Amino acid sequence: MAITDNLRMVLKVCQLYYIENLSQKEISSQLGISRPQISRILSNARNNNVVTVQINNPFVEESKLERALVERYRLKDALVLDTTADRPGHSEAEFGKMAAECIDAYIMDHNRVGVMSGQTIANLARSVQRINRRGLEFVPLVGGIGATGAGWHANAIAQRLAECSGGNCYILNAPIIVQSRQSRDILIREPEIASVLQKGAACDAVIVGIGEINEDSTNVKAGALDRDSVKRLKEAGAVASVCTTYLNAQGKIIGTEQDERTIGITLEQLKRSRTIALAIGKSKTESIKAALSSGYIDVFITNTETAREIAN
Amino acid sequence: MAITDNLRMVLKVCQLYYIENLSQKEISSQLGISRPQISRILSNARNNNVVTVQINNPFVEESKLERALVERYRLKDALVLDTTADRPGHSEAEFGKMAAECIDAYIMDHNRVGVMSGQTIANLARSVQRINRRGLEFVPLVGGIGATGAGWHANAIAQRLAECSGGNCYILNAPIIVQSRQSRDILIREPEIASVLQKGAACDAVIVGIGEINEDSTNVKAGALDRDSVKRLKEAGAVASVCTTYLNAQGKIIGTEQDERTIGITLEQLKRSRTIALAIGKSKTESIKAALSSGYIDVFITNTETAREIAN
DNA sequence: CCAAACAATGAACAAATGAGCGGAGGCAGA
DNA sequence: TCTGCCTCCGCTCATTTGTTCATTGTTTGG
Repeated sequence: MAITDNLRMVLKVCQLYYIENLSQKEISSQLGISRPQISRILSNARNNNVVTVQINNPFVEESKLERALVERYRLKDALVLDTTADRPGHSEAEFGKMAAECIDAYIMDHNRVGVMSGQTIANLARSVQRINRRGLEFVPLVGGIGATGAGWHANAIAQRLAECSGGNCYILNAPIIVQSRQSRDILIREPEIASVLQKGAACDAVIVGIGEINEDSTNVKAGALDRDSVKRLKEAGAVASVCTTYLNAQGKIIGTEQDERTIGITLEQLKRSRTIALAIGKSKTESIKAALSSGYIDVFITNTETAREIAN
Repeated sequence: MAITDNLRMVLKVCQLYYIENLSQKEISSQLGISRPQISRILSNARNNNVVTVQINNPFVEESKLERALVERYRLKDALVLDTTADRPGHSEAEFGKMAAECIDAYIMDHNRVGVMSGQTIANLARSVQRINRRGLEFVPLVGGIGATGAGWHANAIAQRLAECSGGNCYILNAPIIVQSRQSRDILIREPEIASVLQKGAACDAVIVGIGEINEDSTNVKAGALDRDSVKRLKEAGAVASVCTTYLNAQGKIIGTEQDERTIGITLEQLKRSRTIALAIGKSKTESIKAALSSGYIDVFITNTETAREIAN
């Protein structure tokens, strides 16, 4: 019988190591067992669950959901926030607030960060107090949507975030969709626009929302998308939009007629960047599933309610 | 606020480190935090009891008693065996058996091991199957006691242990107590005796019992000590004997008239050796307390019952 | 009874971890 | 607004820990 299996000895070593915080060398000389043996004993103890590490986690459910999401959709990381606890009904605002407090964990110093437009991200931007990173550079990934909705324009978000981090930002002076391919081609050759688009395609991290394809969606309400277009997209199988790209239920990219009239970064262009997506809402369930399945999302931030819907 | 204090982050790092067994480097690159920060986060988590290590210990009581004994009597180590579980009533034999299985944990390869006589140690020796150490050398620490009691003579024990370990042993061909100082002086000059005594005084480890000073003790029964001597020892305040030395209730060594007629190693001579004492029994409670208080005992092996008596 | 496979162990090495140092910002008070 | 202090972070080095390999002992099958 190897010494490694002597339970009394194993327990004694564990006690000394984990509770009394002696080093393996100290235990070794105290008990007169060679140092590698101590290492083996401890290793065995862990494997046989003689010692178990308990993580005192007040966010049990969130953590479970996060793990489930990472597993299910092969994400790099997920963050699930409990928005129901404090104020039921205000989940969008609350989510923005909580996300704002966590977002800097996903951004490094001197990163170039692309930002998408959208209410979810605007909520975040609105609540951000301070981003503890240096030398950040924010780049809008798409042009403006219609004449209204300025509050959730990518430019505005980039500006706000730059302000809160002490970094700087770029402005994309262009609409997201124009009338013709020709218009787009002209615009994207404008140096001022081209340079921003180029930077947008070369970000370290990007923050995007996930859009639903629905007559009631904010895109439609803001006039960026008309009901006919929605109908056509639906017929083509689109269930989600990320940046300027539409996805079907399997998460595959769907080419559309609009693509040629769109000014902004495509999902495929985000491959090199750490793509952080935020989305909540029961109506977005299918859209989120599709977007996460696409493989383009690295980090997904949502709330418990939504996470429960999509985790299974 | 330092990242180190962001609970969500701390929890995520703990999860990855302790549960999913990623290295700090891996976590660092996955979460985009520098490696030393991960180290700090984990360190904080331990300090703040965000993670706790649980030792799944089926010997809860024994371990507690061991710690209590080590603490109370400043021992290097203690081993408490539960002899009551299997066969009530046979605790001496059972204790010998269990101690026999553990004794090699306290002996190193190539050690010279001194052994005392006594029933407790003889019980151990009787039950030993195999000592997994190489190159051991056993030395009896005292001479023989009377003409009977050969079974628990130190020589016999040394022989038995040598046999079970594949090592060798010495024999001390002398009685433990002789009639006069002159006899002793002659005997201990005998080269054959002197050399063994010399080896006994230079052991790596010694295994000793703890004797009680009592008319009913085995020493008296065996005729090694007459009732008058016991009476005189008691009057002198002796409550325990270890090797050839008597101790008072405070654990202080008491010089006696017998000392000059005794052939064997004294307690003081054991200072350089790792002294392992074994003792059980309600009648020995006070003797054990005194012996442990003496400061000469490094490791004490006993049973739960006795440990409970002396731990407080 | 011997040989060969197997198991256990310690030495040496490689990887992982923790600690101290110095620089870069942020904040408070002048 | 400026200055000085103070905190936080990454770099580097020392320590600790895990692993591989060779040696030794042990057991099983011929």
